[in-house]
Amino acid sequence: MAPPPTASPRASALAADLRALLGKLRRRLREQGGPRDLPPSQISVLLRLEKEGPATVSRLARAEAMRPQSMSSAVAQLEAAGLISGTPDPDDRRQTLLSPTDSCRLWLCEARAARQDWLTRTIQARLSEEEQATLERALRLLERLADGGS
Amino acid sequence: MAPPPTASPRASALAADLRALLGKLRRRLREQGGPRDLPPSQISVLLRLEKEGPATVSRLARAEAMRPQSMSSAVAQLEAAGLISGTPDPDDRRQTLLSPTDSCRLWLCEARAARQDWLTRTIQARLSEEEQATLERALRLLERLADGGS
DNA sequence: CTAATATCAGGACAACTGATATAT
DNA sequence: CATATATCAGTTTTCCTGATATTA
Repeated sequence: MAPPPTASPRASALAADLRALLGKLRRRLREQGGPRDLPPSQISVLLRLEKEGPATVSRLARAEAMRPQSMSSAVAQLEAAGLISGTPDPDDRRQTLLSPTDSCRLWLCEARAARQDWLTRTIQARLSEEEQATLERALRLLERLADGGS
Repeated sequence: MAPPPTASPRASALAADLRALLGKLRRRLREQGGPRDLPPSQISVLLRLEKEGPATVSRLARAEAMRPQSMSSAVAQLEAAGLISGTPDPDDRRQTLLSPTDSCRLWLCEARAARQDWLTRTIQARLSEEEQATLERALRLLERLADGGS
């Protein structure tokens, strides 16, 4: 074990700040989202499907570190909204492969063009190029914590 | 206005990653917390009171970007657990000043000594000194987004 | 009278646990 | 039979809105 036996003050402070930030950012995202917007969890699903291609409910749940039951309801709502569609996997009939519909691609395109996304808009408006690079590096680190942090 | 008229792909990507990360980290924090642990929001309150001294419910709510009603219930639970105590402000009898109790300081001390805090432990174990510095810079940036991002 | 503080009551949402049907 | 996928049902947690009492 390389790390020192006592908790470093810096790690404690970072953890505390990160904890507070998590709540704050989440609340901002909710309050900024207009009535026509989708909840963050559903937006995540759409972006993932667009980026990584078709996937099953279980696969999506694992990727987001969430129970399949929870993901299932998010998926059901997206399906009801006509943004994704599922086709049975011919090789394994337990599974249903989910893909974004044309309507979904249009929705994403419009959202980006109109810069409806508060978070995107704010990052662009309030962070310099260099600061955005710092944020990008930090996100990689945080993903490492969230993914592998057993 | 300096920013370009079209949304930069980088800002979009950052926003998407950050969104996904937010959910993942939050779920990790909850699942890693043992049954005897406090919910993240309540830990935030304790750490803030310890760091910044006594405060009122309204002040705490503003600091965490949360409604006073919501903060009130978190505070009530902490008070019931004997971790904080409130004394009426003699100058303004609408207000109740909240302070951490001895029991709270002991609890925090024990939690740190035992490194019970998953987040602190993981940051320390999986990020180098340099990476922690990067994270620290990024947290300042994110706070700017969450606080002023009207 | 207006503004700020605190609290009570009820509701919405996301994620959880447990149980079940189906397919491998 | 054991495992994996998906879903149904009920519960918990967290935060919200609206209304109210009190004090400045």
